[in-house]
Amino acid sequence: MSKPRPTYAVIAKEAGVSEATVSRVLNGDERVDADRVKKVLEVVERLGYKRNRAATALASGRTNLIAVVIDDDLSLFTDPFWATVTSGISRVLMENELQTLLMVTSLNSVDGPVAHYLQGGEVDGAIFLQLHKDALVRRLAKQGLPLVLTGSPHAATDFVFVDTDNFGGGHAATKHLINRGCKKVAIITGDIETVAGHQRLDGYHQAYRELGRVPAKTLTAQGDYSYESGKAEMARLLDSHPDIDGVFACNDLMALGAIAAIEEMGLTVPGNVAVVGFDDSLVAQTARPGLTTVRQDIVALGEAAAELMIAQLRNEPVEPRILPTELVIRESA
Amino acid sequence: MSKPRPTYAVIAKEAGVSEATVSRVLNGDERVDADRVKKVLEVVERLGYKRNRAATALASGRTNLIAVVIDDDLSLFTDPFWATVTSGISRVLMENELQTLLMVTSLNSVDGPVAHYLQGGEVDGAIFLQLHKDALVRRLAKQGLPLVLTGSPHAATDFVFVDTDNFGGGHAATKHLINRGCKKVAIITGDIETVAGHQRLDGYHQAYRELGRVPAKTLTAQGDYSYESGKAEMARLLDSHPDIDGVFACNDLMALGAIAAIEEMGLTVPGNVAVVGFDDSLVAQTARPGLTTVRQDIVALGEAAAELMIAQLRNEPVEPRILPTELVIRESA
DNA sequence: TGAACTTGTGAAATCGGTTTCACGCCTCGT
DNA sequence: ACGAGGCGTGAAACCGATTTCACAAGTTCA
Repeated sequence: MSKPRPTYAVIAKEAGVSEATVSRVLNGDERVDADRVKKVLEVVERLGYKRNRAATALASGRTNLIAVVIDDDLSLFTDPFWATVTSGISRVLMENELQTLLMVTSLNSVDGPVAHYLQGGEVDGAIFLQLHKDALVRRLAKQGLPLVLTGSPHAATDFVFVDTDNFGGGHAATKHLINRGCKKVAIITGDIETVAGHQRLDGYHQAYRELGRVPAKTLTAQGDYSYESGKAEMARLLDSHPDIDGVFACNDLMALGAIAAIEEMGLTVPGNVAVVGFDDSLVAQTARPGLTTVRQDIVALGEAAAELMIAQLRNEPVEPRILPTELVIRESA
Repeated sequence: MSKPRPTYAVIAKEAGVSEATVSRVLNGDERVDADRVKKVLEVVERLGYKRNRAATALASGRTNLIAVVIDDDLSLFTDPFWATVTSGISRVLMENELQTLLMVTSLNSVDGPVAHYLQGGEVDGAIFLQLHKDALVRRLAKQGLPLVLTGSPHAATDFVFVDTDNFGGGHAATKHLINRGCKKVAIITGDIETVAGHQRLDGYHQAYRELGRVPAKTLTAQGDYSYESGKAEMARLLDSHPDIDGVFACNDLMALGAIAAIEEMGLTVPGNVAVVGFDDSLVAQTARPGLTTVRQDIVALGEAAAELMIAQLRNEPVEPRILPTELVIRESA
């Protein structure tokens, strides 16, 4: 039923030129006679010709495929955050004639199938939605595979990455609490092993420092980004410091947990304790009271990642990109 | 730095056989001498050989790529639901040596770039995360491209699809409300243009019917799956029927909106009005009061979709798959 | 025992592009 | 006016697999 797709042979014959010329035209080679270019394009248009990806990849060595890799160990992809990032990536890549190869997988080994796959030249580049497994990333970088990481790398490296301004966000959140009159502001951190987690904590410290104060160590509780941990840590904080009047939870989920704990103790938000979250995720928008939180532009994060990838493919100079955050003020603080 | 990957030529020479034989071994052709098989495999192992995907695709016509297509018009991919489905798909495909090509795009035209792409034989199959654009799907099906749809198709067609048991879920939700003593159960539907939306409504009707009753038409409010619509519709319902004591909202977001409306009127949940949602999404789990809701196994949905795709590629017979739901009882009903 | 099949194998064609190379033609400098 | 250099072009090699086809060797059956 479906007629076979035309090939260069057909185009060439139809346009009265050689296949080499067709290739040149389609690849934007400058030095082809204008008339021939026109003729070829006309035929291409008329026949609805589309390049065969496999053949192109085989001959040129470029696949037009960009891998988007996410570590499945923590079932991270289920987190709307990464899905949103991915949608941003995908859109930009597609606009640039690149395809998004999604790899949701456990990266537990430098020699796993994914590692092999990426090393095998099956993709033109890879965007990592996380920075686990430094070893793998480093190895791929050494092999010259264009890489973009989302999230700041641990050490100072020359990896290309995009990230939200976690420090600035943490700072803004804390500053806001202080400005609205909070005297004793606690923080519930996420995983401070991650750079993002640590940067938010640093922002919190910085805000205090600007006041010429240093927050008590005991005002820092460590959660794990889950609702439950937010609730538990908040309860513990209030136990030891009943006079806490503000808390910065390093993500929205923990903020909601904190609010639950506060209210269960018979206190009100923001009356007794003001709460600020981070992310401005869906839950923040639907929670009651409305959650004041630090918004990061997640789609933009993905778009930036894709743009950095494209720049690398074009051999343009690239620099890491830090995206600004925005404080969204609702009822909780 | 990186040594070039070995090719058949190398393997063949090293193993003392022809390239054809190498191909046969690697493709599991039965009729090759056992010793030669062993020898080839040994060399392959030793050299860490990996097939070149582009070359394979070009020669065989199979790309090992499965497109996962999602309509971006409604920025659906941002909805954690689809991301979760996708992760299920990706994992299963990967286990079967297939790659996931993610296409987040607007499907507004049967002749758009995506359409061309899919028609061009660049992928071995496509999984649609939605059922917009029947025309495109139908066209692709006619061309013989293996297809799997998530969500039931509008009309009775012979498309292969996977879906949650929306009818059963709606029925269970309503039944639960009735069983706990609710006399007047309302429903806030989502988009009833979609099959899923309609099926949930049908389940609601069925539960009533089993009681020998028919719900008043005015007990059916139509929302659009948003928090706001849930809130607005609930307010309207209570306005006209102050004696409503139960409501089935067709997704969690609307359920939360409904709860907000109920509480704003000075009523309590579930004291005055019991509320059941649908999805068991993250917001349901973190909401207060805990939301009773119909859980669908979203990852399983994706896995089923991938399995159906794989079955088709193997020319095995396939039938649509309807996944069961489970009522998760929390505080709201 | 000989004709008629199997079976395992390698040489070579093929998939659909890209890229090198050599050639003819034209322009330019002297 | 003549050689050098540049430019546009097509023939052909090439990318790395798969697959067809022909052939030799081994089986089966009459």
